[in-house]
Parts: sequence; C-alpha cells; structure tokens
Amino acid sequence: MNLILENISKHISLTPQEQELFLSKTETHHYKAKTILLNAGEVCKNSYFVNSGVLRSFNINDNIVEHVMSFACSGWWISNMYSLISQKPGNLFIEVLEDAEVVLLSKDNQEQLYHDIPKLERFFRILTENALVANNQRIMDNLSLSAEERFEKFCKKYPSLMQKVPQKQIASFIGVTPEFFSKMKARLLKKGN
Amino acid sequence: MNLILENISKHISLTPQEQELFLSKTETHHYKAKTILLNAGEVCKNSYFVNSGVLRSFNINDNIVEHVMSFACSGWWISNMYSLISQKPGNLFIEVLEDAEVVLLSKDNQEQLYHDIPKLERFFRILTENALVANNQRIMDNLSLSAEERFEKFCKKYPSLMQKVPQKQIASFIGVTPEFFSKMKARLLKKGN
DNA sequence: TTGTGTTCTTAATCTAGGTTAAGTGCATTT
DNA sequence: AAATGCACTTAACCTAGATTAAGAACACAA
Repeated sequence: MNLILENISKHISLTPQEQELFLSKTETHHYKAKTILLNAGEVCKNSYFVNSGVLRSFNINDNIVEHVMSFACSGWWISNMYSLISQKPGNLFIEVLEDAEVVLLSKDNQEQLYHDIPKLERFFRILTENALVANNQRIMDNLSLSAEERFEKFCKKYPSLMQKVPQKQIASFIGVTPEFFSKMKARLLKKGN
Repeated sequence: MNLILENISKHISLTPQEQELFLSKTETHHYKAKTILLNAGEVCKNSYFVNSGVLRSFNINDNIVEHVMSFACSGWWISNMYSLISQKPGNLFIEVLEDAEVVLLSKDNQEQLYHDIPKLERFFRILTENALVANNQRIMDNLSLSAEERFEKFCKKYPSLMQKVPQKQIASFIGVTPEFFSKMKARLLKKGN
C-alpha cells in the first residue's frame, strides 16, 4: 500500500475517492544523492514526504558553517515551515543525502485540499503537534544534557541514521564540531559501548 | 473585546453563536504569582491562554537545576503539549510569575469543540505551526549563536519580559548560568548598549 | 592510476561558559 | 527591628567543547 496514505490513515480515515483526490494533488519524484530540493534564499513551495532514502535540512551561517536542522527518512515529512507558511525566502537548504523517492505537496494544493477535504486540517494539525513535541524535547535536551548524553539519545532514537549519514552531520545535528564528535565517539567506544 | 476571541478572529471567523459556544467551554481564573498550575509528574489537562500577567513552563533535572522552556504573557498560549496530547505524565511545571488572568481550555472541551466547530481545527493547526516555526528558530539559534547573540535576540524579541521576570530565568531560557549571565550583562553594558 | 576531494582521526592549544564561594541589597515574614 | 530568604554580583579557578593543523583512509572522476 501507499506509504503516505498509510501515514494519513493512522490519524483520520479517508474514503477511496478522497484518497485518490489527495494523491492527484501530489507529485512523486526520484532524486539522486546530493540533489538540492530547496536553496536558502528561495521561497519554499512544497512539503516533502519521504517514501525512501534520506533528506536533511540545514542552514549555513556567516562563518560558512553548516547546521543540520533535521533529517527525514522513510515515512517522514520535511520542509522549511517558516518559509512555507509565510511564503518569504527562508534560510534553510533541503538536500538529498541518499537516493530518494519523494512525494511533493505544494502549498497551493495543500490549501486546496484543506478546502476539499476539511478532515485534512485535523491530520496536519496532529502532524504539526507531534513535530512541536519533538522540537520541545530537543530544546530541553540542548539546555540540559551534555554532548555525550545528546549523542546517546540520538543513537537510541534514530539507530538507522547512524549508518546512513556522514557522522559530521550527526555532530552538527546534536550541536558539536566533527572533531569533538570523533573524540567523544572514541572515548565512548573505549569505555565499552 | 475579549482577547481570546480577538486572537481567534485573526485566523478564522466565528459566528456570534460559535463564539459563545467557545467561551462556554472555557473557564477564566485569577492566580497569584508563584501559583503552580501544573506539576511535573502530572498529566496536563488544559491549554492555558494568558489574558494578563506572566506564566512560564520549566523542568527540573536530576541536579535540581531548573530549565525554562517557555514564557507566556498576554495573548499567548502555554501548556505541556507532550503531556496534553499523550495524556501521560509530563516533566514540565507551569507556574505563574506575575499575578495573572488565565483562560483554561480542557483537552476534553477542546476535542468537543473540534467536533462542534470544525473550523477550530484550522485555528489550532495555524497556532501550532507558528509555535513550531518559533521553536525551529530557537533550535537554530542554540546551534549557531553565542550566548551574547542569543541574549541580544531575546531582548529584541521580548523587550517587555526583561522587566517582568527575574533575570536568572532569562539566563535559563537562553541556556546559561545566572552567574555567567550577570557577567555577560555587565560586559555588554560596559561596551555601550 | 593518478589526482582531487571528502570524511574521519588525533593531538596541541585555546576559550566560552560552568563551578564554587563569598558578599551585597532587597523583600517578606515574624 | 530582626531574621530569613531570594536575586544579583564579583572573582578565582576549572572544563567541555572549539579551533587549528596535520595526516590517514577512502571514493570517484579524468
């Protein structure tokens, strides 16, 4: 079955016609690793749902340092929410890390769907609530945990990502330099586990 | 006019009857400073909308250190979203910092309202989206800015809070110790501005 | 097959911010 | 009016994590 419909059906139920309407408003594309789906400075036109592969969003500050905002693998949505809802240029890049099949839902079509299938308001509300809870937790973790503790939490939460993405990007995600991450990893391996 | 209805009308329009129904599902209370509206370990039953005064949410970790998750003043909502949606015990406290008038909306009534006035799904979706954008920004700031830069941003974003809340709580919010905050503030004052 | 780049590691050195501790100036309670 | 407790400051010292630099291991393009 279709992953995105499965995803939706966890929170609301759509009739077959509604499902078809929904899908008709999306586009599915295949992208090679390193493809940039959104550049900083552009207005974000789409939400991206990952069928397979891995994407990430990140920003680059003045010092030419990348900061990873989020990863998305199979079953996850990713976008620049700020830019998407304000339709102003954002400062996030969205990039393919591993060859991916991605479902695109444009902002216009999303608004259209809210109109045609009001239940979808509920679905996206719940989706956004869950994202907010995850972000709340990440903020608390950044305020209260050491780099080592954040790393351990990351490993438990996203075990599959450890293999899939370059570790310098995990370092960036949890908020340390690649050099420190490497040192920390060696330290953890030494003292078992 | 009623602040909460004004708030809602910025995103959706309710008929007078709907407005009345909405209000009938809420309770308004007055609380003295230092009142705890929610304790860590409890299940969060309400969303809180601040008519006047100031609230904050925070957690206390093993070391007996407080970490401020959020402030809420006039016109803002506050809750423990994790606990509210999962109905599991959370680890946040919600406390009144300055005598406050607060509108309570229980989870049950909120669900009831989604049913009776589906437009409210849209309102709360938009509310949650905006909160998510703000949290995204806070995560980026924590990853990429120095304490000094985060402090300056805080001052610009919430000028009124600087006067209203103890500075040790602002320190906690931006992620530094009160001692370092004090030192940093003195440094900034010295070099003008 | 030899470049050219990219990721990862290691190590020396540095610093932003934490810790500990002591003291000051308030409110608020008694 | 004394006492207790917070919020804030200052200063000495400490450390998690950053910076700089160099080399190793690998990928992949020409």
